[in-house]
Amino acid sequence: MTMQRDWENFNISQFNQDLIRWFYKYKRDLPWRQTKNPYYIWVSEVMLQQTQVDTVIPYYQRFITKFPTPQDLASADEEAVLKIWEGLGYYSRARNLQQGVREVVENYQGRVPDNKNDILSIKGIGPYTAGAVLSIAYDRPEPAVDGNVMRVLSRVFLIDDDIAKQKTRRLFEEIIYRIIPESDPSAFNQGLMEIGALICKPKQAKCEQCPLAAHCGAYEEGVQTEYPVKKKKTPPKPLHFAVLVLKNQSGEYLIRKRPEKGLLAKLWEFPMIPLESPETSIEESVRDYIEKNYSAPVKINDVNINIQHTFTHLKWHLSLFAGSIEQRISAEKDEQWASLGQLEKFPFPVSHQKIVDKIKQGLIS
DNA sequence: AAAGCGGGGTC
DNA sequence: GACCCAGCTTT
Repeated sequence: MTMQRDWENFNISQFNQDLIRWFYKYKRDLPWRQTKNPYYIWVSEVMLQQTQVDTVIPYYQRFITKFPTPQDLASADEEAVLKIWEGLGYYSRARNLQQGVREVVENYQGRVPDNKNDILSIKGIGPYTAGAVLSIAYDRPEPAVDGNVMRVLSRVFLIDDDIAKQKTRRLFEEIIYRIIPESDPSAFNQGLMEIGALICKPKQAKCEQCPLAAHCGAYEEGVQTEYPVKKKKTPPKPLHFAVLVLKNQSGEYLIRKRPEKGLLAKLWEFPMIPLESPETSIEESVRDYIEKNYSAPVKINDVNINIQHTFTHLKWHLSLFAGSIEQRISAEKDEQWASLGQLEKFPFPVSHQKIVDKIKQGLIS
């Protein structure tokens, strides 16, 4: 079943007043709340996808300082954009944001569209981000349904559909279209999200402080902890690699650029050698790999450093090997020799940033 | 409709 | 550990 409440005993105008007054009284002072510039709102919303506010703040500041206008971002090198994004995760967001901004510069004279059709057609802008930009930057009464909003409204309306499904997001959008006020849709949407972040939390909802308690079906029945309903995800699949920290006689390290699609696309890494399983002879695999790829004498030693890194769907187990090469072999395409100082110019995923740190600490070689 | 896609915070 | 986070794109 979907909604277990009817509209007859739901007071829309009172709900909106309670929500919006609370928002103006208790909202956090966040950098992207000091502007209505649609481009800045857009940047902040993309960074905030699946990412918490405190994590985003310094990235946002650096980003708009480096790319203050859509034109600045459109004309930037992709690698410079990825470097700013380094460590934030979901790197396709950065590549799609730049592509989207290029569309805006090309097709809309650098002005972010203020209508749903056009803005939804832009790369990287989906239903949530479209609604957020339209409501916050342009005061349009459009829903912006994120995880916070689904949690809050699933409790208010006792909705037990699986929020992991696309269809459920559309159900919440339908509800919001019936409630959202013409007068201040920005405060309405942000208020729902702010309550989700500060009050209506996943584990410990602070219902006694909630301005919506008087409107909330879950609070009335004391079943807050049972909402929202969400299907469990499958655990991450383990993958094992040997990682080669290969240094030449000039003291440079071999790094390579990852493929342009898939996991950590276009980021840089130390060469990774896939292992069939943790039981396979790692040293042998490393030797085979080096013989095949470098055709030059290489000394290898196991430095007994292991790094684990968990993604949403994968768990990497990395075993580090240090190598020194007698003569300078030429770097292949998408490979590069870089000194320790130069490594800082390249965007690395966090798992390989950890390796750079180990090198700096003198723990490898 | 389901899977792929990061990294960090919280309990 | 498990769960969550101002989700979107691809398959």
